[in-house]
Amino acid sequence: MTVSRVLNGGPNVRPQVREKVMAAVETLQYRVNVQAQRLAARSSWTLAMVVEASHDAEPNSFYHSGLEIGALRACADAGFQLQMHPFSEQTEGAADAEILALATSGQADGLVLTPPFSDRLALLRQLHAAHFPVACISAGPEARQAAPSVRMDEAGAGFDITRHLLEQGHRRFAFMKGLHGHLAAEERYSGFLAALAAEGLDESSVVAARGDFTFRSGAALTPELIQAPLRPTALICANDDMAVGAMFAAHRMGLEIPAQLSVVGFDDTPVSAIIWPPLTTVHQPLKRMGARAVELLVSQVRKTQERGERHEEIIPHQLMRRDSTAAVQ
Amino acid sequence: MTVSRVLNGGPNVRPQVREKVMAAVETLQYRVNVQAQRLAARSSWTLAMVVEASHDAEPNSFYHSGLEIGALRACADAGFQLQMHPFSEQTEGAADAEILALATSGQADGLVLTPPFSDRLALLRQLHAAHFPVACISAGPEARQAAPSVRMDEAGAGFDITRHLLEQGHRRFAFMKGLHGHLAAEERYSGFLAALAAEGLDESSVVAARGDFTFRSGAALTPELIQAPLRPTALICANDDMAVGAMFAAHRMGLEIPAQLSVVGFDDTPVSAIIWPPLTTVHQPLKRMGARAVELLVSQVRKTQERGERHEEIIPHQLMRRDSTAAVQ
DNA sequence: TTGTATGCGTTATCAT
DNA sequence: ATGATAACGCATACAA
Repeated sequence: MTVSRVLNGGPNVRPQVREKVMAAVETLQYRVNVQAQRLAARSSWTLAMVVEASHDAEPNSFYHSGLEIGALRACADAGFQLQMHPFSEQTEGAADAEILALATSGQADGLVLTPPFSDRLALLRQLHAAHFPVACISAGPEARQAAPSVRMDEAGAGFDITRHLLEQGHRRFAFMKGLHGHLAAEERYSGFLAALAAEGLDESSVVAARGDFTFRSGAALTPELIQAPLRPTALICANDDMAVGAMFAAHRMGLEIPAQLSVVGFDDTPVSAIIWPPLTTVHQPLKRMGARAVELLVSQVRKTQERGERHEEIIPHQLMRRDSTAAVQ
Repeated sequence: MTVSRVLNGGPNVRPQVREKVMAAVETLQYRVNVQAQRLAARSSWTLAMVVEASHDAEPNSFYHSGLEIGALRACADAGFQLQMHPFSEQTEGAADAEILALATSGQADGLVLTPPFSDRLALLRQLHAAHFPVACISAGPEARQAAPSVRMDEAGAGFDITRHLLEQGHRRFAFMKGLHGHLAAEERYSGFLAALAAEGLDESSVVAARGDFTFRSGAALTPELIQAPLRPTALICANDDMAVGAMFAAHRMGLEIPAQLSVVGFDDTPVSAIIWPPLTTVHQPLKRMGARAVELLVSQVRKTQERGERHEEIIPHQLMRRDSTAAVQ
């Protein structure tokens, strides 16, 4: 018991005894057993981050590892461990049961949910009913009512980048959306429409298509968007990967960027600064989002009583003006 | 006890009783407590992957998440958990003590070491002395003697890509090395020299410089390499990021790639296929490397007696011929 | 200030 | 085939 007190910095230990204990610890190379600590404390000091392992092969390595790095740092600061849990979603909602099982298994004290799982209302309700701490990343409007969440202002980001294009004289737009069910990405489109509306424009100035966030889909959808009767002068893609695909396809079609077509994306992935021309985009602060989600979770875990209070946190985004956009000719 | 037998699929349980137990489990929503299992079993069923968190900011998200994804999959298959443990290395060897502490803490049953930690001989010795299971990723020649390891044939990769350039008529080379201490990357240079030697060439046909694996350093070093008295016609970079930086700098200098300069890299990162022109490089099978490392570890953990047997596994690499290389004019 | 008894939830071992 | 006992290693509650 005294050893426990010494090692945990407990009160009421004579300095003399403390020394002796520390000496013995050193001599015997004694190390506390984490498993026993956890059993006794009824706490695992572990958080789990739930991510989507996309059907085909690659998870979104940049997106997920940005969140993970931020989360890892925050966990280290708080004395927690982090486990990544990829779930692939074959049939709608099939992963929900597995995620719930993860929560009830006692392996983790809290869950960071990332898209698209951060929008599973049924799952959020079950976790809430189980009194299990949750923090959502980039959740949509409804899920934000149901659980603490961290996100950037997606609609604001859509608004800002559209303003940038409007200021350069663009009036006819193509918009490449992402997958259904990623509500955060959908809000980028709402912000886009809001900026248009503020300028007296509506969806009749827009030709839209839906991709799946991949380079491949960006390249595939670009010809039909660009050649639409509307003749858009600016193409807005719901993420950078699709924007890079779009630029690739545009090059292949012999289009000059930005002279003949302005292209923008969202996220500020590493490629966006490296390709030619460098892509105008919105920086998404992934590391801070991951870190804040963990901090929210840690505070929930620590003071069990205050669980369930709705906390909605918005991390500032930043417009990255680069060279893939120019004034309309 | 009977419940335990039922839930673990133990023998000697009457079907009737099994049914009753399962029914009760369902009714009571009973879940086994993982912490108690771990304490009793003296095993955490958890592996840790040790990665470098680079001094400045970004860890190498593509490299590490490739390994992580592979490792996660293998862990899931084996019923293990994975924890990522980033260590930043301010002073040489300072992280070693922390890594050793991680091993002796009982948090994990085994360690996957990634560069540069997979080359820390002193650390490997200590872990071996502690009888702690380890698997190294891309370890150098010495470390491979000290612990089970997984890697691609770095020297072979360097050889192959150099052959590709030699076949296109190149005879004067620039080589951009990576950081000291990353021995695997250093072997790429050895393979390069071996291919040269096979053609009767030596280091007098080479101008070399040392970068730090980043896009930035690739761009910074390129002018001095290209303008060297040797007038190289081909530039070999120890990884793709530097190669992309080199192409960026070459473009800025008005050089046509591949007409005036062939550029190659290593790794086959996502950018390499996306930039213009697509980069010739060597595909590094990160996911399989991560997965195999975990499998090695799991087999060590399971049969404790056979620990320490030297196992050296080489995963096949693949030359990706793309458009950044051409026959010398 | 220090130490003792007890419980955390499981499983190995040994009885029945 | 089933159950009782003990032990895993720590920390809480309480006694001294």
